[in-house]
Formats: sequence, C-alpha cells, structure tokens
Amino acid sequence: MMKTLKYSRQRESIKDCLAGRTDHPTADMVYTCIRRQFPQISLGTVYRNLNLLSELGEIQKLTCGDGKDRFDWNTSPHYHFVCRNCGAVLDVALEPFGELLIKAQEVFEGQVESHTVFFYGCCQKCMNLT
Amino acid sequence: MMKTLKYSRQRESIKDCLAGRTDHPTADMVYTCIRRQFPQISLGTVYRNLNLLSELGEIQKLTCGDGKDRFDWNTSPHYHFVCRNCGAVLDVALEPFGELLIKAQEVFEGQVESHTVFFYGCCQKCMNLT
DNA sequence: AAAATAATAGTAATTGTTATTATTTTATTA
DNA sequence: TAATAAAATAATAACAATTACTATTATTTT
Repeated sequence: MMKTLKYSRQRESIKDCLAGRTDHPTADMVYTCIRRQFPQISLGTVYRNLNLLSELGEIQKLTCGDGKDRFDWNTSPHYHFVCRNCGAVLDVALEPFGELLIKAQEVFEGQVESHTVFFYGCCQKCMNLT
Repeated sequence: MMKTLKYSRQRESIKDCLAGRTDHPTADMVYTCIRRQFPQISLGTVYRNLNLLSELGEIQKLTCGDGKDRFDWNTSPHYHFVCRNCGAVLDVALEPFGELLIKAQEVFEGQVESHTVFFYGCCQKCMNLT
C-alpha cells in the first residue's frame, strides 16, 4: 500500500517560493524565504519537502560543489554556471548537447542515462567589481 | 613570506595510494588504505593533505553529488560516470568537448573558465547483476 | 463527527569536514 | 653534529549540512 500524498500549506508555500525565483536557492535560503509566511516552519520540514518534491520530479536538486545542495524549479535539462568568486549559481542558456550522451555511450560500457554540466568562472557582477 | 612545503611520509603515502588506484576514493577510503601502513594516522591528516594536494594541482577533487568528495590522481581534464545503483565513480574515455566551453562563453555574460561533466546511469557490473 | 493517516514543529542525532593544540618530524643554521 | 626554527602530525573538539525521532496538529476518509 503506497503512502498517499496529503496537502500541506507549507509544501505549497515552498513550491511557490521556488517557482518565483531563478537563483537556485539552498534549503536554508528557502527556509528564510518561507519563514516570512510561516514563522513557525521548521528547517526539517523544508528539507523533507524539497527532497520529496525532487523525488517526485517536481523540482530539481543541484550539487554544484559548494557543500550545500541547491534547488531549481526548472526541471527541464539545462546547464549551470557557478561563480568561483561569489558562489552564485546561474542558468546557462544552452541547449543540452545530446551528442555528449551519445558519445559517452559509445565509449562506455554500462547504461548512460543522463548527464550534468557545470561551468565555472567569474560572473558578470563580480567582473564589474574588479 | 610563503609557507614552504616540508616532506612527510604520510603525505607521500597518500600520494602513492591515489597513484595506485583509479576508483576515485573518498577521504575515508584513503584513510582506510593508509592505515595499513600508518595505523596511527589521523583522518584530519588525510583531509588536510588531500586538500593541500588538490590546491597544489597534484590531484583533483571531485564533487559528484553523493555527499562526499572524491579524489583523483589523474589531473588532466576528463569526464566521469556515476553509477546510480552502486555509487561507483568511473572515468569516461572521452576527450573534453572544447566546444562546450566556447558555446557557453557565447551565450553567457561573465568569464567561463572551466567545466565539469558527470554522466549518470547503471554501470556494467550492476547491469550484469540484474 | 470520528477515525485514520500524513505532515508538522521542535529537537536530537548523524555525517562529512575543518579547526585547535600539544607534540613530533623535518629542515636549517650555528 | 647540536641547536633552532618551521611545518606536520595525532588526537580531539568544533562545525555545518542534513536526516531521524516523536509528540502534536492538519488533512482526508468513513
């Protein structure tokens, strides 16, 4: 018997929060955001729902190497840029290279199903500061 | 005045350990390995040296999304595969796509300096088990 | 409305990693 | 070679991100 999902306003608010931003927030950033509406919400609730939503495929979890996971409302495959200076995670408006997967499958024994690409460097904002 | 590096047999052993394997071990895996030779070595020493070596560019640190960092003796840019089933991290014998960086730079404001690619799927070993 | 079940807040525990410190090694100088 | 300086160590504590636990509350079903 599968556990059925039950509505919760907190989860709804977490979805709304993610839907309204493109900065790939961490769990803690979402927590800060939601607390304006639900001052009593617990950080554990935020984590549980973010993980639940990403398992359901409603959001995407990103691990970009800065120690904390980030979450993205945009579930369509796309690449990301991480600023080595300020840590910002930005979208890269590049169509995923289907070729990459094909080439990888050619040289790799085993089943290749998906891929992620992270670019690193210095973002526009930080460039202007120097 | 820059801090000069001083020899240590522990560090040497850590390098030897990495040089002798291609499985991209975690700090803890290296720790386990080194303890055969230095039963008294501390996990902190392993972490400190792995980070030091990766800052010096002698090894590579990988963040592949499984919560722990991994370390690679091979410092030349190459792509990796992560098995969703057993968690193994394997090399993909694919020349890095210079084109990726170029295309990204075309559409991205800001300085793009490097990129990482991780493929995900089911490795050969796990395929055979099912 | 009552019962069943999922979700929550609050808190404790866990995990991967980094910092601290007294002691030991390694390198340099006398 | 002995004395000194500097860096590395082992052991331990501290830390940050995340997950687990539990009693209570909210949502759904009967």
